[in-house]
Amino acid sequence: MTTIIDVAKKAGVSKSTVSRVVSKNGYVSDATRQKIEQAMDDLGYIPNMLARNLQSGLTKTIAFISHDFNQYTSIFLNAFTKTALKHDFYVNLYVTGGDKEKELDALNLMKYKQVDAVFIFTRSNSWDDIKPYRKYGPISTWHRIDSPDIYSSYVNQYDSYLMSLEFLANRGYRTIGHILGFDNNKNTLARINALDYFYEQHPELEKKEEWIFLNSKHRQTGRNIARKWHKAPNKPDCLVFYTDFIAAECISELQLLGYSIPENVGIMGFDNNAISEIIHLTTVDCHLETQAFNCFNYLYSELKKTEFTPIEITQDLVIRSSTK
Amino acid sequence: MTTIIDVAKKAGVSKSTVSRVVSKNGYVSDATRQKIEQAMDDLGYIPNMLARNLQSGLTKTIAFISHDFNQYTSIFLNAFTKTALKHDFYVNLYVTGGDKEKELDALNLMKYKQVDAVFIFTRSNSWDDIKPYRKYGPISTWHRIDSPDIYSSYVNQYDSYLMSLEFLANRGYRTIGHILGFDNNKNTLARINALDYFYEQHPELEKKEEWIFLNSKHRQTGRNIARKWHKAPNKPDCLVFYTDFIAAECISELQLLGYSIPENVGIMGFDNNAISEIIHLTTVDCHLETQAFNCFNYLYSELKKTEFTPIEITQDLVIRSSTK
DNA sequence: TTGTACGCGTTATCAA
DNA sequence: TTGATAACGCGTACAA
Repeated sequence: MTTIIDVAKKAGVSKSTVSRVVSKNGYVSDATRQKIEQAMDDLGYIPNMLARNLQSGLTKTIAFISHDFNQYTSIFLNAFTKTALKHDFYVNLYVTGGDKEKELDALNLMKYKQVDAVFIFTRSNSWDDIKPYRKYGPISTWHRIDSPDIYSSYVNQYDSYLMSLEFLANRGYRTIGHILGFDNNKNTLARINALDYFYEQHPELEKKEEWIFLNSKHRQTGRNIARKWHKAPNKPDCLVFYTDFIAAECISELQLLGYSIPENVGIMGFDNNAISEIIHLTTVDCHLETQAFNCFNYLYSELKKTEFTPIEITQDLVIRSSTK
Repeated sequence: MTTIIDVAKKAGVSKSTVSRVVSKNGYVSDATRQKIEQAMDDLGYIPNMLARNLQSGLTKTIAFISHDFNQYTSIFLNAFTKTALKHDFYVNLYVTGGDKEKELDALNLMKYKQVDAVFIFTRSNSWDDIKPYRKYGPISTWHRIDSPDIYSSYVNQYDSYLMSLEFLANRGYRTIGHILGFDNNKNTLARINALDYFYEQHPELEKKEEWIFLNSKHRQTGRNIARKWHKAPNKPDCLVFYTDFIAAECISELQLLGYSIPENVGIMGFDNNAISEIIHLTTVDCHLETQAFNCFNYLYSELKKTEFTPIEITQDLVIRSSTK
């Protein structure tokens, strides 16, 4: 490996002069610059990032923490990495598999100077356990959390859920099944509030407690709901899911059971994932790309000490043929 | 930031002794070890990875290069990151957007000592342009390439394509449309050979040149094929795609046009992606997880100078309801 | 405009 | 078993 010193010797100058050329800092006369560039070419010199990082204490790398990296993660990940690339930042992946310890290890990487900042896609630890890591570097997430320590690009799911339910009521659906996420999650709580308000406003609609599902996991939930619906004597005429992937699973299973969508039951999702267009799913587009953009830019502005103004996120109904 | 020197002072020893404790190299008496561990705890000492990396010249990081990170990438990425985690390696993402320069930049990271090895998911440069980078570190890919410089976990698509076509012929399909990938790709060439052989063996089946599509891009191709099929006077009774996502798009568009699968046309894919089960797609499972496993383990064994024995990859027909 | 000297935090070598 | 000292490769005051 050729170092800055080799170049210096070859060009007959000191290594600091070479450093100035390489890092484009400080003054170097054209003549010596020429000599040095020549020497660098001759020797095939490549600056060593490791040494640079040690010197600067920075890595230009951001950790992306997630339970895993499936098709559900990919929209967000894709937008995040593209934004990072524009700013010359690297993205490092940390799979936790839902393990609390692994998640903290990843957070610790900021202390270890392995990364400059952290984005949290999915978490296992409580926000209170995560917050203290703010002192080692900025943290952002797309989950809903109100804290000065952690930036959140959340969308108001109270509004969007109410919008979804009003839409379904308008379309003539009378009994709605609700598949909700984890109740340690502010988004879920917002949805529950929206749901309560909705039924207050619509006394003509029946609120069936047995068709309100909390804490739904990702895998297989959709298929389970479908089978439950299949067997139920009193079936709701519509099912609303908190995320498109579960809705997709449910539709898939319903089709296997011989049902048609929306003839037999209406299905509505939330996210507008890549899969949603394929399966004609009515959903709400919450602009994950923009959220990812905001999440990266917050981290970037914190690191660069610049002003951060997020792009406002709208929520748009995407009407397809999974609802009548 | 507390350094090894702070710990040394606090514990009243030299920094080399502390280093021995931290790195678990060399002998330290129990008494002093106790003192040092106490001091580390008191000060909340965290070793600095950057300094370690500089010293060792290694980063324990592998670059994952891809045009982008969509749902199509995610199966592979997920398996790759999980395998890496097991070996305590980090995965760094490099989006190229199909840009040749950006791709070479990413390859260059090995020179810069930013990463130890590289995995190529999608590429823009020719293999001949990529090979020279081998001298900076090991390279692997899942694409088909026969070279001592680059490890490839490819599956033999000649075999799997022939298997698919025989299956379709057995099911009674008479005219088959073929949607193939790029012809700068050995997989595609293998498929073309399989296709030729297949029609030689089945003179009773008509080979329609106008229903053989080469160089099909990812986005929108499936929908275009569907519309072409819709308008065509003589429609093939079956369409075979080189990847599930395009098949999924095609099914989606056919449904919008009012057709049913497999009543109006049979559809067959390749990959067995996450989406495939959802849409009941008959396909070939080429075990991407195992391929990712092999690709990582090759890189790992090259870095560690250990023996590498890949897990053999089988190709299994997954029969669902998109074919009769 | 250039060179000297030191610091970044760690590990490795050698002597004690 | 421990400590002093020299690497690792680069950046940067400060002086010249």
